[in-house]
Amino acid sequence: MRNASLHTRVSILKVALQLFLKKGYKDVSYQDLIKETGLSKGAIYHHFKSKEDLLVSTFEFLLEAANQSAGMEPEKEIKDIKSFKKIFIDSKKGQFKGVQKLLGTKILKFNKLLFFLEAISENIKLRKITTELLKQEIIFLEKCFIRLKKHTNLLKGKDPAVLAESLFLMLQGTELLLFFVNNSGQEEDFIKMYNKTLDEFFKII
Amino acid sequence: MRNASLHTRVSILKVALQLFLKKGYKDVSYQDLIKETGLSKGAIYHHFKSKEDLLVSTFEFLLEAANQSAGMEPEKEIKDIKSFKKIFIDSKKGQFKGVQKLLGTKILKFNKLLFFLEAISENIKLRKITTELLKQEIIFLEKCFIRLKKHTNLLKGKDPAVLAESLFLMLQGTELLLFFVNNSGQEEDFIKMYNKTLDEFFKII
Amino acid sequence: MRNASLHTRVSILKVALQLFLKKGYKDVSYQDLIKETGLSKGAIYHHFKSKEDLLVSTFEFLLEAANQSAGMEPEKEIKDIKSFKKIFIDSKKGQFKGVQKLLGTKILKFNKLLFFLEAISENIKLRKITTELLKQEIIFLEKCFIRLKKHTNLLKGKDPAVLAESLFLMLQGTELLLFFVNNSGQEEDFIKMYNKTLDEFFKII
Amino acid sequence: MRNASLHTRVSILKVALQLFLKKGYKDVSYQDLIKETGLSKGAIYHHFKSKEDLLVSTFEFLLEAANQSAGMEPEKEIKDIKSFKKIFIDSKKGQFKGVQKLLGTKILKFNKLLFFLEAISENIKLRKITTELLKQEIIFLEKCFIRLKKHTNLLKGKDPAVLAESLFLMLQGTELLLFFVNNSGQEEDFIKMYNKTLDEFFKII
DNA sequence: AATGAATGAGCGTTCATTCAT
DNA sequence: AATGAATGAACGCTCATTCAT
Repeated sequence: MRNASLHTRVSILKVALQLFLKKGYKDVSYQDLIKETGLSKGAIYHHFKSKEDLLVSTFEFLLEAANQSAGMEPEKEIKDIKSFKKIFIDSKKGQFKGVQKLLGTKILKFNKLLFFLEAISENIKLRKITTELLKQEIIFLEKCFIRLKKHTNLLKGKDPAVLAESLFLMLQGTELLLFFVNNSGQEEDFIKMYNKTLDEFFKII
Repeated sequence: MRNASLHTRVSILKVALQLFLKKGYKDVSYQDLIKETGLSKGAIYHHFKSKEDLLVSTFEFLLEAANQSAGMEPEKEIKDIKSFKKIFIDSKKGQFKGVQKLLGTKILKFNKLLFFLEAISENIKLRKITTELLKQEIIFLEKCFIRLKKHTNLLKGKDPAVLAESLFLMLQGTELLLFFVNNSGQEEDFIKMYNKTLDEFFKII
Repeated sequence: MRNASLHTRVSILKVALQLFLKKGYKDVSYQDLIKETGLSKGAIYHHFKSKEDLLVSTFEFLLEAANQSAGMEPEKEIKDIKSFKKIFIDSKKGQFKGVQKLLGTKILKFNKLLFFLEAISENIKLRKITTELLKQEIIFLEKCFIRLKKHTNLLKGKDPAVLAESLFLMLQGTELLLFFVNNSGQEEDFIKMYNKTLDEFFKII
Repeated sequence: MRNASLHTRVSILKVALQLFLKKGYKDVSYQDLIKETGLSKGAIYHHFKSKEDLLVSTFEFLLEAANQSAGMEPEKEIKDIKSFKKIFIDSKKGQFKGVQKLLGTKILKFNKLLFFLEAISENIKLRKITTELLKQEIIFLEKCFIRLKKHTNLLKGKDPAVLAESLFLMLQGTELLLFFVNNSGQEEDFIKMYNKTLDEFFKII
């Protein structure tokens, strides 16, 4: 039956995503996948012709959830820094929630996100998608700055595009440190760090 | 002979550093080490009691080269942004040169630096060292900003500590993107990106 | 097919039993198992998750054959020493035959039985089973003495339990010497020694 | 210097004996020997040309201590079972003390005595010595029985040689069970078991 | 007499993948 | 659609031994 097959496929994807984010692509074995899915090796190979195929599919599956907000317009007007922060944090929370929803009740840590990304970075197709996504994030930030600029002269003489890229880089740096220095994969830690970074950003500009 | 032993040890460390940076810790096997060193498995184990021990030693070996500038004062006065940039880029170039010197003639790519770091992040001792090093980098930047502030009113009303941390985060983000998006490990690419990031930073503040 | 799988499993067990008895657990390598079974390393690991698991399974497999007589009653009346000896030797022969049957055509030596036992002695579960088995052997002997006592006044005033334990110890000592002094693993040598020990036992009581 | 060399040799032998008895020959590595002796690999190879050579030498070294009582006459008259037991237990204690003295202050467990013996059993020379030693033990027991027979009619009609061999076998069996079932290597446990076995023996004859 | 550098075979185990059913 | 038996290469690591010093 079509539905049964799809259901199996999705359940494999959920488990794979869960595991890739927790342990990193390389450290997830078919043994792990079998244990978590309750399926057989053959069943997984039936749905995904290799581990790499599973990776690609999992990534695309992840994007379905996290991505939706990426191309979006900031929903509301941005009158001041406070609302700027709120918009940004909410969009991030939305991404987290999207992924959590995708995975159902399973609690998710993002400990090894980078090592999920590492695997991605060696796959041309996935790299292009990722690059595009990052650009979308910058564009989103740029739009936010454009809106903010209308209501404040804080940003006077500053290029929203440059502001956006700078903030984006700071946020990337923040995430990197969170992984390597704090070794955390908790959503709340991410949010806290985003807040701190935004505060610093608005202090220096 | 003592010297011969040390020589072997160092040659293993050089090869290990080279390989860890190129392929990442996990993906370097003893097979690789044997091929590159020309030594036997037993010989490597004679010098380093485990792969983890080799990692720690390699990291410490790397620090001997890259680190020296870390605790340093910026050497000259910093009168303007141009000299700020020069000081920073020179310090980075110095770090690169230190590592290249350490490795002798071997060409070095930093393709998998992050996955060297990943292994590091799972070793408490190494994480502490790394964290300390990153702090030193921020302090170095802060000192630069303090000096720059004396000669320009560009930074008026801005906290050098916050400026330092913000720039640091941007630089980290830059490096992250370089690895994942550009997939580059070339020194020249790093320098180019550092320059670009510094330019953007001074545009927005 | 289920049967094929079971067949493979059993053929591994037979080879393992053969090798453990011949060389001792520690000295049997996967190399040996591969050579004798004609299977791949992976196949063996597919059926037994570790060498220790293989040991435990092999032991249980051995018991299926050798054990059956252990809990048994002596079948016939024991009127005199001659029939006592016959009963005992027959039960021992039965154990040997059981194992030989289990292993099919393969010739079996028990050269390193003790070093099979050694491995067993370090596994709590197996030790408990072994201890229980040894108790059963003593109980079997005790029952024989009780029957014998009815027909002869040779044992007058002697506790069948103590007689049983004493004979049991002598037989254990006999086996030990057979292994270490004679270095034999032949069934016929065992039988010969059992006979001799029984003779001596009935001389001294 | 002669003495210094001998001293080193003996200190290696002590450590080797200690380790062989504790872990069994096969499980003692040069790494262990180096750690315990504080000497280098080369030094040990200088004194003993192989691990087998070390085994042989260690065995001979052991005999110097434990053996002395072996060929001896029972010192006193044996008037009754009580004095028989005392003579035997004392001779065993003497053997233990001899070994303990040999090893100096080091506490000694005999956990793997059998696996020391196993290694021995594969060496023809050592097997001959061991066989001879065991015979000596039987002869010692026989002498004891001969003396006892003079003072009691308990043994009337019984051959001291057969009595000796039977008791010897029971004692061997006792030791075997101590190792495999009780997994003990404590002197006190040996003594306790010897006592129990002797009691049983005199009950049945 | 003693050091420790180096060898290379071997160990138990895990891995992604294939395939007959 | 799904199972799990089987493969064989690779993994990190330990071993007894040799040898130049």
